[in-house]
Amino acid sequence: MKDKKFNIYEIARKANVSIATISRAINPETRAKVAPATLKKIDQLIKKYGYTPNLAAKHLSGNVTKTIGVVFPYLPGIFYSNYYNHILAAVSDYLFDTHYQFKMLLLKVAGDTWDKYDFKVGERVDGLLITHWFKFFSKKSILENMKIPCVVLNDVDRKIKTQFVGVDHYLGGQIAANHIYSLGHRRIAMLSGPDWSMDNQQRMKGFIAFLNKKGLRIKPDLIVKADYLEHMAYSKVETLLKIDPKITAIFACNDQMAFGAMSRLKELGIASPKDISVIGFDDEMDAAKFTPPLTTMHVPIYDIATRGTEILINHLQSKDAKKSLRGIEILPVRLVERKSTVKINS
Amino acid sequence: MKDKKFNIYEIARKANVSIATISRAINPETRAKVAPATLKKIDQLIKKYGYTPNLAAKHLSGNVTKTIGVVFPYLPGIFYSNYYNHILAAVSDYLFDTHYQFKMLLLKVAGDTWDKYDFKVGERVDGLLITHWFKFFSKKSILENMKIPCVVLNDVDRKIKTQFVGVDHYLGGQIAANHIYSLGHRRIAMLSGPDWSMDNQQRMKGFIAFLNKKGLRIKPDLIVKADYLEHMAYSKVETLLKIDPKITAIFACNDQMAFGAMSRLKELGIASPKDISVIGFDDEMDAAKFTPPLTTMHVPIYDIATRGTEILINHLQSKDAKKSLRGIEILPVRLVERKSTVKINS
DNA sequence: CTGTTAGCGCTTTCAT
DNA sequence: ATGAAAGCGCTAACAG
Repeated sequence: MKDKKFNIYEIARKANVSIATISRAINPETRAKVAPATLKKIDQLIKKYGYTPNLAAKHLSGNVTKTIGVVFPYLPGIFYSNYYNHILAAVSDYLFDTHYQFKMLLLKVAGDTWDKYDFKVGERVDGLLITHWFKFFSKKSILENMKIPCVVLNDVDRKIKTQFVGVDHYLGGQIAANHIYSLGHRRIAMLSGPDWSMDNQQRMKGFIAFLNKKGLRIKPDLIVKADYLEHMAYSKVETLLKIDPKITAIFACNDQMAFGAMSRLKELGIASPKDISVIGFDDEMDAAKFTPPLTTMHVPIYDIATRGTEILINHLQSKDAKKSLRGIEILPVRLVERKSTVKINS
Repeated sequence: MKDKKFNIYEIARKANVSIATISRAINPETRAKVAPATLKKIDQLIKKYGYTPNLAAKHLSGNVTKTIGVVFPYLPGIFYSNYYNHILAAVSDYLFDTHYQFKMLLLKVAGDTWDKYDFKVGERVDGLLITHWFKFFSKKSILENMKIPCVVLNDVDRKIKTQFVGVDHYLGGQIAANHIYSLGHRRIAMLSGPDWSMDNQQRMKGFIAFLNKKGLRIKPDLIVKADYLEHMAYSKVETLLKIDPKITAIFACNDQMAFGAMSRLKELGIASPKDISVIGFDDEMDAAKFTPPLTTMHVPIYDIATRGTEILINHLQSKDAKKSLRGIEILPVRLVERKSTVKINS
């Protein structure tokens, strides 16, 4: 194996053309400017010698990386969560046919905020797909002043000038409430996620607002926090039951908590949905497999990520590639009725 | 926001030193060569102006990327699999405290092999963590002739000169067989994975070899292929039962197939483990949650990936960083006895 | 359609 | 301990 390295000069020499011509030939955008015959000759040489352009040089020279960053909070177990898997799957599926690559950017969030973060080594990407932005930015203005185009996934904040692709969690909360209310439930408990979670807040508010409109108020005691965690929900169920043994429905702000609650209910000999209906939020992959299959609000996270990627890539390929993006795109949330909710007293 | 860009020249000018000194100051390896006073001055400036070195330039100049690639086959749903999630988690956990980053390299495997693959854009990474190598390489020699250090995870092939970190699947197969045999089972069926899978082959061989040694042969009919797929196993169970309605145990070469088989068994009114014991392989996260909790062979994939990353990074930080790696490291497989296997007639 | 040339920002001898 | 200068491989005007 000769380890001679082939750079653009070598190929140019062998092809008897200048490096500029090689450069044109290897870049889709400029390829048309090269004569077909020349092109053919060059392509053969490239293939023959297995030449691949040096990315670092491309980046340095062209000031683009053809890479987008996907920003995740660095949380233990993040790779095991459905949410992130859907996003990764969507991004990589979308990018597969493009010339772009992606890079996962894991940010620690232990009190840190973006402004203090330097990506450890100064990552270079052309654009960013951001999840959980509220965890990273101390001030909203930071998001608005990013030097590269950003698309924020899932959460939407109309007050911030950037590009959002997400779902109306508030509306989702209302739909869930409507479902539960229509089934005749009046004694309802809620399992809420962590305070820092924007979507949790919205889901809660929507749910409560709907019931309020119906003249129904949930006792504050009956809203307990379980931080989106299955095991926490599991252990909070009894607390709930002690406060009001007669609740007939539980709204869990995510599926994980619904799973935890239902497991505990089962152990306590309380039949679900017969005695207590449970509705979740997210529609995770396990929701349908659960016993009983979980009624939940479907959040099309794969679609959200796909659309977000599409917006970002289209923008990066436009003339304004360096400018920031702005807009809001809302995808629908919908109720997926399965077996964990039933009419009261049925 | 002044968008003036700070490069090494700007900082050098402000600090009244040469760019060489800045360069030394910002690199851990050469930092000691700079006078403390100078260092202090430089650090302040860097902080003040928020300077971060341009990675592309570093890479181009230094011929390193401080990035390792994690090679995965591009299969639909890959991000939803436990296997890959464990690997990603391990790599990112390990790298978090280093100055390295990682990049997922998804290779299409539709008949393609590595030699035809150019990483689409000529990825530049300093080293590779490879999973499923057998899918990528038409000839073993390719693996041996990679120009950058590689570590192959999970599968081990003693004939190939490269670095492996994995598990002895053959041994695992034997242990599984021993367990089933010891429980008194003699009429055993097998659910096998796809032929291209090295670990599947090894697991099968080990299992069969053990039984053979005990003088027990499995009827070839009773070995059916379900390609590591849950739904395929689900649908093959009846075939199995038709061939021999009296089987008392099933060895599934991975947990997914075990899940599928048990689901179908349940539907058919066949109690597991009472009527038929089932043992899986992998010990996926769902294995413990299944009803009944699945007895299976635990493959420490997280540990494998962690160790593989460690080997690679250590090597990249050594003087031989450019040379290829060579060696074999075997981590233990062990039986995790849960509820899906019981003594025959118990 | 093709060639010349000037960077891109940093690392690395080689001097001093 | 620090500086000067030569690249690293490619892109992008600008000429022709």
